[in-house]
Amino acid sequence: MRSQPNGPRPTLEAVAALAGVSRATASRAINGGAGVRPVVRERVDRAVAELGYVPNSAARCLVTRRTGAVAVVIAEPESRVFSDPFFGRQLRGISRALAGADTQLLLMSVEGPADHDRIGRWLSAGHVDGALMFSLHRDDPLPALAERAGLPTVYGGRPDRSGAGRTPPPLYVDTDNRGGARQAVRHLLGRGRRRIAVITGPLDQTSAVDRLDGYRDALGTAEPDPRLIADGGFTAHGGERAMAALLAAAPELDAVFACSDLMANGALRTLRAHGRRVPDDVAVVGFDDLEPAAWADPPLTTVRQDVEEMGRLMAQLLLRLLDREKAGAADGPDAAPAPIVTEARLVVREST
Amino acid sequence: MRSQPNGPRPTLEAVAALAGVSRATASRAINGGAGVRPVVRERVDRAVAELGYVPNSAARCLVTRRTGAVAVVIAEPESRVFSDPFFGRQLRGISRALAGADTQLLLMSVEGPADHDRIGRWLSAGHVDGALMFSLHRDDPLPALAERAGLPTVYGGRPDRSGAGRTPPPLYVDTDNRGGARQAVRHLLGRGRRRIAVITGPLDQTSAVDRLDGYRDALGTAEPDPRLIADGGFTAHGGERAMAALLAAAPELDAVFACSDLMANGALRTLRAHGRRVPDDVAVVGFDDLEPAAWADPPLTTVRQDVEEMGRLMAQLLLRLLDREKAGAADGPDAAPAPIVTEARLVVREST
DNA sequence: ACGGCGGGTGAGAGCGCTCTCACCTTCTTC
DNA sequence: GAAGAAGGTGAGAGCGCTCTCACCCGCCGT
Repeated sequence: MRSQPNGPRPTLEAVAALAGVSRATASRAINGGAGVRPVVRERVDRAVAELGYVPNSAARCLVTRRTGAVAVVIAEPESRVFSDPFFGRQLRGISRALAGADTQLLLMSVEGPADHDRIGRWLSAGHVDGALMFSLHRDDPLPALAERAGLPTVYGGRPDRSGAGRTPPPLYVDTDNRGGARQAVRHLLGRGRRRIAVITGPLDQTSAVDRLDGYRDALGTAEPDPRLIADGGFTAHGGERAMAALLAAAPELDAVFACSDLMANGALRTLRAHGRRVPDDVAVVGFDDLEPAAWADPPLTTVRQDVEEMGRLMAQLLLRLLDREKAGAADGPDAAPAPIVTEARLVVREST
Repeated sequence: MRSQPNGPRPTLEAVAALAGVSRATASRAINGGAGVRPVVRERVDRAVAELGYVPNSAARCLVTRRTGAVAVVIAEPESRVFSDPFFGRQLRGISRALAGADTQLLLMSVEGPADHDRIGRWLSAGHVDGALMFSLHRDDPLPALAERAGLPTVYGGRPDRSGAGRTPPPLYVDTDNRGGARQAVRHLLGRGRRRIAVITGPLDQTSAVDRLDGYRDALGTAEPDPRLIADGGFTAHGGERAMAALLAAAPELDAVFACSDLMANGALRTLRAHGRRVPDDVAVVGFDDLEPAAWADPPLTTVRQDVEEMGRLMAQLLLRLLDREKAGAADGPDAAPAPIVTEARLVVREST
């Protein structure tokens, strides 16, 4: 590859000239090479290597109507997203899957209502072929927006009101939150605990609701003692405060299921401050199994979800969606992508 | 804004027609509107709103030679990047600054040597206007690559061999690692500690070397007792192991300066396992002041760097670089951007 | 031997935009 | 009042690519 320190980058024209073919043929050779004689193809390949040619994506995109890029949209009011290793992990899975498909990853965070308009316009502007969106709250306008823009979208975490009459049911990747929560609470019951409290996430997110439902399932009652339920907002400080509230309302509790590791850490802290020993006096279970769990004191029993894999699956799902679209959508519903729910598995450590 | 469910998006042509002007004028009005009569500009604006027009970035980029996007390249072998909140924070700062300048953020991770070629080609292909790169190791090929491609680049953390004959000295944003480390160790000395160990990061990164230098500064000796120095690789497990090694080599130590909070957490764990009380027997200081520090037990005295701000500064620096480039580079060195070193400040908590 | 067929190839249009340049106002100036 | 300046506007080229279509060639069938 001849390096071009500062001269203009070679164009298809140059490649074609060097290979002694027309632009059209060079283009064909470069894009898969169907309908080009092997000899010619070879000649073009050599010219490409010789010149260090890289197609101009803008020009290509202009005519093909595909950008080869997808947006990862994160709703940022919850600053949780950036400080939580959760998102980083998922991003890595996504990044890997996309890199494998030669698709670019555009990261955009929505900071507040003001941004919605900007992002909305931007998403419908055809700057990306599709979008990946995360753990939205119930009233988040993003899904409606993506739908209106006709933008293929995959959600991380089941969006609210899924299937509520929306023409194409939303595609998502989620953990079996309810099942995981059930495992956690059953484990606590199995350890002989009888007064099991729960620290929930914000209940306008499906994951939080599902985990609470799992708690109810395991307890076998639709209406558990309300004194045993507190909202921790999925943050460490929230967990700390929620634990304090629980201790005040139900001092006799002997176990806590915190719906995230971060909240479990907060709870641990409060328990320590109140002189309760873990797990002797109070057993604690978390959810997620990210770094905070392993590094907690004592190490946290928790429900593991394979976050990186979920990211990978999200990207894959979107990629499949895009492929289908390209190949003429409705060639039978045989390969129609469906939401994916991954398994959640209890990991027992020393906090129970 | 008239919504266009599925029809083709309106083009500049359509806007011009509706406003009763030529494409050229419409374009001018949209891009700042210099040299367009207010009346006309207004009319164009209305047409834009009416049609819900959004410029086609591919077309624009094709002619302007600017993509309005910058790449954030992260070298991934160190999986630390994605699990460490550090990076997430920095990314948020970057993301904010870029959004403010209507610049897109392309995230790409380099997973291994195999990717170098791909990324290299890609970066020189003009898909982005500039790049942001992170905490590279000494032998990382990325900087050379960016330089060869003539790609404006800002580094997070001072790159190695900075200023070693490279024509344009590399631009970077870094914390005052050495000064921060100095503060940390002096604080330990001030607390009466005399056998102060250090757990370093990988010494092929400038940040790790600088922090070790700060340790030496504070101790006032260029050759501290080698038994008090161990490499923790900037990971929690590394910190755990390094602490064990230090305890074995110098059981009489009474303080540890861990060059990152994550490593400090690991060290805390080992100390606890060995029955050493913190801070009574051994005082511990970390570096970074991210979540792991505040949530450690006991909460960690540490050196704070404003990571989000650093991200913001990186983006700003790059943006300025790009502006200068656009405006014809050499209009005097007055405004030539220079590397930025941000302050590091000791935060005292309960581990010392 | 001639029409037809089909795979390989080239000419050229056009994707949506910006930018140059020429033109056409409307003021200014002596 | 004529010449020039200054600012607003439109026509049209062209950014680098893909894709349609017509063409050319060598092969078959009759």
